[in-house]
Amino acid sequence: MKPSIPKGTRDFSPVEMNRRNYIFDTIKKVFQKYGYQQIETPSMENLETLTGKYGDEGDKLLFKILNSGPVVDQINKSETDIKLNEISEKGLRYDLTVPFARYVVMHQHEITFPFKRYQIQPVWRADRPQKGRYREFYQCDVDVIGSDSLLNEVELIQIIDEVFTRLGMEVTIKINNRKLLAGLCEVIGEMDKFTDIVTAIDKFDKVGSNGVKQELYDKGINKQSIEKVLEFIKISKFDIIVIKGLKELMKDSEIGLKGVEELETLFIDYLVPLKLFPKTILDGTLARGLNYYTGAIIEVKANNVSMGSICGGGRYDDLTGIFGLPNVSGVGISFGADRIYDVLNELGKFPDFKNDSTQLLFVNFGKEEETFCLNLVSKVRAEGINSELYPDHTKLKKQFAYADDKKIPFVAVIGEEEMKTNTVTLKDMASGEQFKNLTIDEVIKRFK
RNA sequence: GUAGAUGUAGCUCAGUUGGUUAGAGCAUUAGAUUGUGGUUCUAAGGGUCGUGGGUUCGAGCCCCAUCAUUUACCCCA
Repeated sequence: MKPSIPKGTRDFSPVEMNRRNYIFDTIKKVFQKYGYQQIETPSMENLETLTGKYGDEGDKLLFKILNSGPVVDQINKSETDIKLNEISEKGLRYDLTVPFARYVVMHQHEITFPFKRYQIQPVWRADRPQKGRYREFYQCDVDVIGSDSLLNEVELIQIIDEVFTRLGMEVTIKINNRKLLAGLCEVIGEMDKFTDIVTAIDKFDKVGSNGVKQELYDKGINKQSIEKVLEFIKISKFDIIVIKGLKELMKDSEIGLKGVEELETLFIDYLVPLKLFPKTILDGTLARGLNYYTGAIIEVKANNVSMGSICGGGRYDDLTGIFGLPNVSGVGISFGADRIYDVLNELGKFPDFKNDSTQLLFVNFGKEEETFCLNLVSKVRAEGINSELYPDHTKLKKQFAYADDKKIPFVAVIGEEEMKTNTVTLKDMASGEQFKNLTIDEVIKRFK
């Protein structure tokens, strides 16, 4: 048979793993610097934990896991209606936030709040793969749960800024607030069409104001309301001075005013003094699909590349409430490691990784030399030098080619002559230089 | 779920209005060099042209179906 892997999944070869680890390590270091602690949760969750948290589209994209047992065995023969929960009661996690909320509720008695955690694990979505979209991909989540303070939002933005600075990427950070969007819907008296309106507004960057107009019209929004929505879009993009205008627009909506107030505090009190303002912009058209966001929403896009968002998140006031722990607010963001990889790759921004695998290869001449070398390899390894002995006694040409291919910088040649004198001939692969009559200790010294 | 594009060697791709035995580069293996890689030279292996059907004297090329991959929409990291 021809081997293959499922659609939207990938193998990662050594070169790719070097690069991926560079991204993970960078992100991890920053997370730890701000005091976040790592957790992991299982790949699969109970289906009831996952369903209903991501909107209708999200539910469709859940990977479900078939039960094992007699019911499933019978499916082939049976023609009766089978209920989903009889054949599947587990699913692969769709993101890391919902499992985290579940974790917090289950472990509430051992957690000290506010709890700052990070989590780097794969998630799965039964989506159609395309550019920057995979069915299995890694998210790097940081969340603070159990604190309402806007300082948490600020900290997340600082983390975003630091991560992408370290990775050498130019990005645009956009902020909005769900309360503002809720306020808008309240003001125009279309609260029940919240999702429709918000998804229409979200498309502004793509389709422009005429496109938004059309979509709102198609959804049955009246003309007057549409004008108000467009006015909102106009004043809520790009500039901080519009706060006044937003207040005026939201004056009849308590939740809307709360949203404006939060954004005002965030920008005026924190982001501007921290010089994070022009980097971070207010964008009233930012919506984000996930259902559970209630306050700030954040999205990061890479500049100069066509790629969806590479980082996103927001505040969720009642995600733990679903699992029985109300009144615990959390805020968090998620870095999309695979998309960051694609962007860095496209821009050629990966640094050269110096080879930290094998430093020294012992050539294998034959039975006697093998045994002789085995001791030397152990000795070298005991000194913390990564080294290996070529496993077969093939032609030297092949062994040197192996070293070359694997970018091993030094080769130790120990044949009859060297065994007699108990010395090593060391070849520097980069220069081609050879050093004869070295003792093994002298060889070790060269690596220190 | 909707729409388009593409399937030829391990990889990237040529292949003329349909015409004999389907090519190149890279990669692989072997040799030039029996204790020496990266450069160079020589040679070799590797293909039911995605699959099935049709048109034709003749199909990698045209038609239909099907599968796979991929891009866009929707939604998202």
